[in-house]
Amino acid sequence: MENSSQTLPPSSPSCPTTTTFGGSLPFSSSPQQTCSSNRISLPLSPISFPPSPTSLSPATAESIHSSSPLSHCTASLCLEGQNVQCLSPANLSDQDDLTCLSWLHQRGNLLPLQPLPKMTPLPQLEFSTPSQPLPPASSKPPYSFSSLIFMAIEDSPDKRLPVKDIYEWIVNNFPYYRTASGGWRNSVRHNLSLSKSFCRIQRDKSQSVGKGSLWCVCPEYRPALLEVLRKTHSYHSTNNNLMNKPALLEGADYGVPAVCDSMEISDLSHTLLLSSPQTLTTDNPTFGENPPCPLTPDHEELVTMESVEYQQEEVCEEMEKDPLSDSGYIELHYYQSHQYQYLVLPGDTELDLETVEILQLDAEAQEAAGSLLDLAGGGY
DNA sequence: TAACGGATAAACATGG
DNA sequence: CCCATGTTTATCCGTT
Repeated sequence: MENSSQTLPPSSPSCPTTTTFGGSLPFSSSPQQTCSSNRISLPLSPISFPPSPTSLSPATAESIHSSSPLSHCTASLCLEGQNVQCLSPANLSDQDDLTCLSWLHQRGNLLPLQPLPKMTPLPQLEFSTPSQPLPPASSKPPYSFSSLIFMAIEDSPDKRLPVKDIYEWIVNNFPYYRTASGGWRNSVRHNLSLSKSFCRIQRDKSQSVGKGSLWCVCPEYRPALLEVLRKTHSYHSTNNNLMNKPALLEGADYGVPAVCDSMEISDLSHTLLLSSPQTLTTDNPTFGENPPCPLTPDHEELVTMESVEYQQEEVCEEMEKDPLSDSGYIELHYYQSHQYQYLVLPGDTELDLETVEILQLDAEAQEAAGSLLDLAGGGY
């Protein structure tokens, strides 16, 4: 991301704008982020890192700083290391089963909008009555197997699925595969094994039901997967006019899963997709042979906007400018430098941070998080 | 034309 | 032994 070069680790003199307020200021009382324009008001979702509910008490919020003109609104969120032990892999306890984004759902009720029952057909089916026959499954979906797997995993409450459930998700959402020969399953397994985007997790033996491991999306590759998915969806939405017309209603040969519609910014759900740094460490015992992806210094995360007030035309304008803006995500860059953790909003994010509120940074924030699917619903 | 990515097929190993 | 799962290799095809 080009923004990476704009947001250097603030420990260095190159980040002179970072201001530390000391240890007494919780995010709930954080100062308003002010920029020079009112394009978009963005109350950020409460941000917290997993895993321990106590790991990020209000005392963990140490400093917030933001500054920049409109086109360079940059907010740095600095967490003093001594209060964010959870961010240190060394402090992980065995019970902190942090794998990818699963922590988002560990506290329950993390799907504030309309959590979908597991393996429920995607919301696209909302447009068809139960009596309607499924569309002909003659055409192959435009999505690669990696995208299909990605969508399946993202659609799961725990952001992890056994391969069997991945099969099931694909079959449920893409009728083509109901009648396709079994070779595609081989392809799914092949992709899981070969792609670096997916991590295999050993099942919890105590509650192991079924064979095999669980698969999750490697957080480091999530942006790329999202981008591929977005491009594919965008391309076919444009060409097939699927953006405004549900595939099933149009009799399309393949459905567009709700996950794809999470690419739409028009849905303003409460979703927080900050993966935890410790899930990226090799210390995590829950990973199997496939080690988790290493945490890069400028590890990119995606955070959706919550309760964004906007004008529609402005959103459309932004969609053209930022490939990910229409995904409903704000790109964050994660830094760890010395005793601080930094989350940096991209400099070119056209967000007016005037009314941004960084809310209390504790475990309750996780309740504001949801799955990608929660973003669906406004896309059609 | 070569390089690349993705899809497909197949062989093989492992474990329930 | 059967089957599901996981890994690896090879090949083909379309795109760039």
